[in-house]
Amino acid sequence: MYDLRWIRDNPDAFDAGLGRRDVAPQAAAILKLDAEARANRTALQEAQNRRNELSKQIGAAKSKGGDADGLIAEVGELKSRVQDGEEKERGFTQSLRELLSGLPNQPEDGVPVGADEDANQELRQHGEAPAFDFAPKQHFEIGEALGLMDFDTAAKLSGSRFVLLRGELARLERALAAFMLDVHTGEFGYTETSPPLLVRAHTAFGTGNLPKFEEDLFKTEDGFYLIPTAEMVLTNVVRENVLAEDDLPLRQVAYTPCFRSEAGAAGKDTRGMLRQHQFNKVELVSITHPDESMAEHERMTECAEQILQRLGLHYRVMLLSTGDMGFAAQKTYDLEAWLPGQDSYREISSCSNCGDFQARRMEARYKPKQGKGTRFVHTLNGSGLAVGRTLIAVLENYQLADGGVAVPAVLQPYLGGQTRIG
RNA sequence: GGAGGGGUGCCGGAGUGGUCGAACGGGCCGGUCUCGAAAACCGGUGUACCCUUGCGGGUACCGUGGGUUCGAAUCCCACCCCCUCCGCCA
Repeated sequence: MYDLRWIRDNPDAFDAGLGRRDVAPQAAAILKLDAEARANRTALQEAQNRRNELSKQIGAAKSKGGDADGLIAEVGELKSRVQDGEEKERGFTQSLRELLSGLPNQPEDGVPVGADEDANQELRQHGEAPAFDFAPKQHFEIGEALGLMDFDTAAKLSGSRFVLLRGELARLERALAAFMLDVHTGEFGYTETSPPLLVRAHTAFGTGNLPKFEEDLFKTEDGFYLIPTAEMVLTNVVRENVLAEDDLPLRQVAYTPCFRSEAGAAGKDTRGMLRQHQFNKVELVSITHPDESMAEHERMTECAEQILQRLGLHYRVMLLSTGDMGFAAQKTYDLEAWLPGQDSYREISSCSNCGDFQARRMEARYKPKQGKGTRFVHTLNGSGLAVGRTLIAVLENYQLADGGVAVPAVLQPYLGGQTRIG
């Protein structure tokens, strides 16, 4: 959501930012509507002002037992003008809201311009791809051979794009989540949260998933949406709040299932558990002072990287191009883990700074210690990490020649000291 | 599912047709006092928008949207949400 006044003062910058995201210029249409709305508002307020004055006079005259018929007649004429102006005002407000709420956030300076992921920039790599003296398998080959990853049974229950994990793999997933939560809460200052997974429409609007991306969400018959990520709930925690400046930054982490309809993803990543309707994720969300969000973005990304590093996984950090960024983001880093079975890097975390974009939609503000009024907070979210995909990465990177899988050292305490699976 | 209660400012909570942007209390900010702090006391403390070069003026907002009225936090209608009790239930 945008600040109209900012668009008024910077129409060219506004359109240029949208242009970098391949959105047609909007400033002229918005400002035309805005000018009409303000003209109407001014006229309406004058009429209201006159009405209020006359009403006071009527009250005064009547309390003295005098005659107010003349005044009542005059105010009667104003009435239709006021009602007409109010109706137009509602129309303008709604039109502007619809127009503005459908536009993506402005990309930060330095974000590469491009149509899709091919324009993403690799910033750095960490670690090295493991060497194998055999042909590394893909995660589903490993899991199915162990009898611990069952797509057929999941399909019997729920159809395609679901998986059922058993035994040591189910436990490995739980171990990964517990490890991630322990690091983020114990070392990085995030507060563990166990949130609702079903939310109402206004919550989905706040993060920018509605109104434009409804088809990506699952919706219940009573009008609830299933969260596609804990970002949606953790961010909306501050919806319509006015926080004290000392409350910032507010750092939360949650381990939750995520539900995605994967509309439009037909034929993409159909094998294995890379792209599912339901997956588990540890999500980080920070609510910050506007001046701190860029530094927090680096910090959050580092927190996510720490998990990969301690798991001994090789990865690279990508700066997403304008065409690959989410609707609400102004800058996004993706962490891509190396998957030897796939012989490619795959996204395992995505860390975004949304600036005040979501805060405006949610009306989430803080009260500065100095000065008057309130300011919008900044919001950031990042996976720390996608647990299902981390499981994939562990399987493919730690696979053994005999079909088993070694357990990374940091996870062994979570598995009763076990050093291998299978 | 049945019955009832309620949504007011940063928070709690009054307010049933005009002088209510809204009592009172808490919090917060400033001051007095103090070596310093606490306590006490004094003062201050809404948001958004419009017009204006400025000084300043004005409008809206008491869950949301309509309506009645010269005038609505207050009356009417619809909707949303929350809570309590009973029932059901992990």
